[in-house]
Amino acid sequence: MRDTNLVGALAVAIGDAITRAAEAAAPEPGPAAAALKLIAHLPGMSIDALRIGVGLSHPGAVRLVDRLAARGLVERRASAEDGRRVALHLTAQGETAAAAIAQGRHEAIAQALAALPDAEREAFIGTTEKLLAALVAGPDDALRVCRLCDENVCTRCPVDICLGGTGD
Amino acid sequence: MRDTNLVGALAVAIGDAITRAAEAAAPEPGPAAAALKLIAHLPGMSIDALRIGVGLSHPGAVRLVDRLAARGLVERRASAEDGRRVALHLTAQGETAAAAIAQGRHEAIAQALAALPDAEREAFIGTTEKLLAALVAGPDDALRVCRLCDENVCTRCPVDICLGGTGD
DNA sequence: TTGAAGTCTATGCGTGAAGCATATAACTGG
DNA sequence: CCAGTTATATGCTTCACGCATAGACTTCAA
Repeated sequence: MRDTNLVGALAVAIGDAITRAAEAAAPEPGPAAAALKLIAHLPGMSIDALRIGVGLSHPGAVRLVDRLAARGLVERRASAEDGRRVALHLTAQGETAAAAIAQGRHEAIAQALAALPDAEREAFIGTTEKLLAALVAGPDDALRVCRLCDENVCTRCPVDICLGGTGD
Repeated sequence: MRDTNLVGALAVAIGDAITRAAEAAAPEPGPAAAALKLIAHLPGMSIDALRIGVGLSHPGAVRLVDRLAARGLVERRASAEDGRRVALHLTAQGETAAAAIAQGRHEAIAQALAALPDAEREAFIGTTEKLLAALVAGPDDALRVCRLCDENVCTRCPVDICLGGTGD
């Protein structure tokens, strides 16, 4: 019981720090930061996939994209394969915003980990990797978990590997 | 960079699991679950302290207490020391709800940790404790981080110790 | 004791994001 | 070519939130 309490508290603490940093760099509070990072990660994704990743209803996702598009951060393009689908892409300005969000997130976490000596840090990361792989049960989980990841540095990504990908 | 990515993803994954479990047992989505657990943890606390813990504006906290009181989960009592202050307490029904939230949270985290062999788990918890202590800078942080903790099992709490308490 | 400044709580008001129900368009299989 | 299904969009309502402000109480100084 005490163990779960501690892990929960740490997850809350780091999660809050990430949320604070991400929202500070995002155009609005709430799921906007996650949406920008998801589209950066998966250019051309559909509104339905976005909906799953950010945890909104479908209309909610549509309106979120409306707002981001109105700010010039996101573009709706026609999908090549499916005429119903919308292909979401970031504008140059959107890329900048997504990069700022990733940077803020990285700094928040790095600061949290700074207290750790190298050996302990290495062990901690190893366990983290293991836990992460065990927590992801399907593609929907992967979209959610990766919603704030930095796609450029996500090599050997346990989530991706868990889903049968290469991890790159 | 990859390290921070992994830790961030795990924090998001566990944080989501906690949020899902807590909101499922709470009367409404959002900060209600945290409010119930905070009041369970610190009976007699003020609305202002609650405001800090759940991250709302002051009016937002007043309205949240209004709703919880209307559902018969929370009581406003007069404070003995300060006539301005409101002393927040849970009703019996509120205690039940808070216990259900704690239970859901515990199960979610326990499930995440189940994948770990004993030795690795022990090392992971040790590091967790260290990180947690380093992340808490003041009483406000403590209120926020502990907002979903289970007060009954929070022995040798690194947050409390960090603030000069006994940890019990 | 009295008055001023500070703190805690409450409320009027407007804003805006969220979801439900539904409409439209496009794909799929018979 | 026509159901049935999937993807996206919109009208509508609801409701939580924050800002500005008001009221209640405490504290401290003169």
